Amino acid sequence: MDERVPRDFETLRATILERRQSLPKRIAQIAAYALDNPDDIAFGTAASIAASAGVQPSTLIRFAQQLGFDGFTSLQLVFRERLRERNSSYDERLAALRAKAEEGAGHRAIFDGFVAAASTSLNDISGRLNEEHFEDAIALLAKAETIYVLAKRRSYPVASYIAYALGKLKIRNQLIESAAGLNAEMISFASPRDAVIAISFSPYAPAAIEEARVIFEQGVPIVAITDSSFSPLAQFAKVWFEVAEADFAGFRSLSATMALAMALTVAVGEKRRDAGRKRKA
Amino acid sequence: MDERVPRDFETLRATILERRQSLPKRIAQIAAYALDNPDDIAFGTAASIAASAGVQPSTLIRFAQQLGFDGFTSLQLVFRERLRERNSSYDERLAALRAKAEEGAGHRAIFDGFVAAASTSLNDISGRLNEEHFEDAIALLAKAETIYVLAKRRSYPVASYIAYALGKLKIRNQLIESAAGLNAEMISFASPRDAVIAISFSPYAPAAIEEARVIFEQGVPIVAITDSSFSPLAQFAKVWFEVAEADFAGFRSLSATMALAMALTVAVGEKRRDAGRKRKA
DNA sequence: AGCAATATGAAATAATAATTCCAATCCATA
DNA sequence: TATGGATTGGAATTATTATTTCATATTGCT
Repeated sequence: MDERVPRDFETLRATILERRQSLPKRIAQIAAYALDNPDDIAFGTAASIAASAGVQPSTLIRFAQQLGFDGFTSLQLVFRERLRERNSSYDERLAALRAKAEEGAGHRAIFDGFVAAASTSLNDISGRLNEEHFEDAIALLAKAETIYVLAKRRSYPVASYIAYALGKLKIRNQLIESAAGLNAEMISFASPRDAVIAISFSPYAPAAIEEARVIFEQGVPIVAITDSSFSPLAQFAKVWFEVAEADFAGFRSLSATMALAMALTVAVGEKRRDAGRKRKA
Repeated sequence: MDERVPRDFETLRATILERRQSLPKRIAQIAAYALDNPDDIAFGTAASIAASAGVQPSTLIRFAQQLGFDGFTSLQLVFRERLRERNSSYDERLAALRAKAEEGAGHRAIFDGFVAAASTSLNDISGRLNEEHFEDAIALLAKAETIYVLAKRRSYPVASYIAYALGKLKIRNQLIESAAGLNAEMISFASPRDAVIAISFSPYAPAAIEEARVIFEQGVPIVAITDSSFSPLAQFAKVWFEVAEADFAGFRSLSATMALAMALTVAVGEKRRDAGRKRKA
């Protein structure tokens, strides 16, 4: 292996693109495959990759050698490293920032930490969202007469934004607040023709759980946003989402929850519009 | 391999945690290593992993078999699949989903849009934050007797989270809500020894601006979070932050504002703790 | 068209890695 | 403390996988 072998994925990618024109047909074929399916290169065997790309294993090795590697194995390392880095970068960065903040590295570190926590959470949820559950939740909420929004304490900001958005979309909704102490009455109005969005994270506010239970027993369908399958909310919910928010300095990010909440809200609005249009036609 | 072999990482993880107590010493050792270093399991060879974990390769295979796999290789597949799923890179996924959305695929695109908007906003603010203003704001808020939090409508969720966090940090604060119609009285209590965090974005809620004006005239210092230098809030503020939130489907992300708000809050808490310590010493 | 250089396919071989096996050790129990 | 069963270590074996080799095909050039 000479000294200018690309050892990181981006350099490798650039090198391949640059030489693309001058590569022989089969080598070009495997090159294109490599850039299109980097994960397969990272995990596959020379034989399996070659088969998927429609070439011989030997071609794959020649490709690696043309790039300056001494074989497929060394080339594969670059693709594996890429996966490793991608995955760890956020978490590691967050860990570093936490450590920095703890040793009193100034206020900028705190800010960076919250930004990183939010990014991590978003990154995480965008991979995890269960699309089927999402569609179910939208369908369920779209046909509700009134959407009740239930959340306490830490989750309350999310609930208030949902309520705001529902209002803007002209969807009848009711935020279940504790302030006036009239929650019980408010809840008693909910019927099976309505629906509830309930949000609660560990440590679960007992009031939220209790209210969810009552609503559940009234037969009102519940969509829950919570943080684990062991959440007491999950047992009452028709559909539930697990959202893992990263935390920093003891405060959990709300960014992923917010994104999910907004997406739900807007999607419900859209579905209702579509339904309305159909009914007219 | 029998039918109840965990085939996704989360199930596998749960299974391991559940059986942890009943595992023999060396098996437990490799089990702990696996959960702590999942990437190594995904990429390594039986020999290299065993060496890192301080056990024999055969133990690693026994571990896999105890879990119901027929060997290390099948176990490793689960760890690889995890990386694949987690990793299908953010951009790639986004591009794919955008394409899907264009051919009329449904609601996933909405979710994706909100995640993208939040990410963009975070990305943007992390470059823009004026560190000097940030320090000024912290200093100003740290010496306040009571921190008033003022926000309406769209910004209200942020205010409620600030209030929640300030409460947890045992910092006296007052959320200026409109519900009871007692805002005017509440505001009249604010003195120059207090401070205000005011949040408002275009279109600025007239009530928020009006209240900010009154407070300003009472000589109470204001820290504003808003979206442009032309914001009517800016003229009343001692320190103000410009936060550019990306929007999607007509709803602005709150992620950057939230991150800034949390950072401010926690930094204020920290500064107070430091000041308290010094005073004692 | 004919020749040389290059590229490709397929099978043989070499290397590497997973798995098995068996002896040694540990641990609980009588 | 003796005994049986479970657990572990380490080498032997087997399997898998990368690489090399060589015959064949293709391409570019005069």
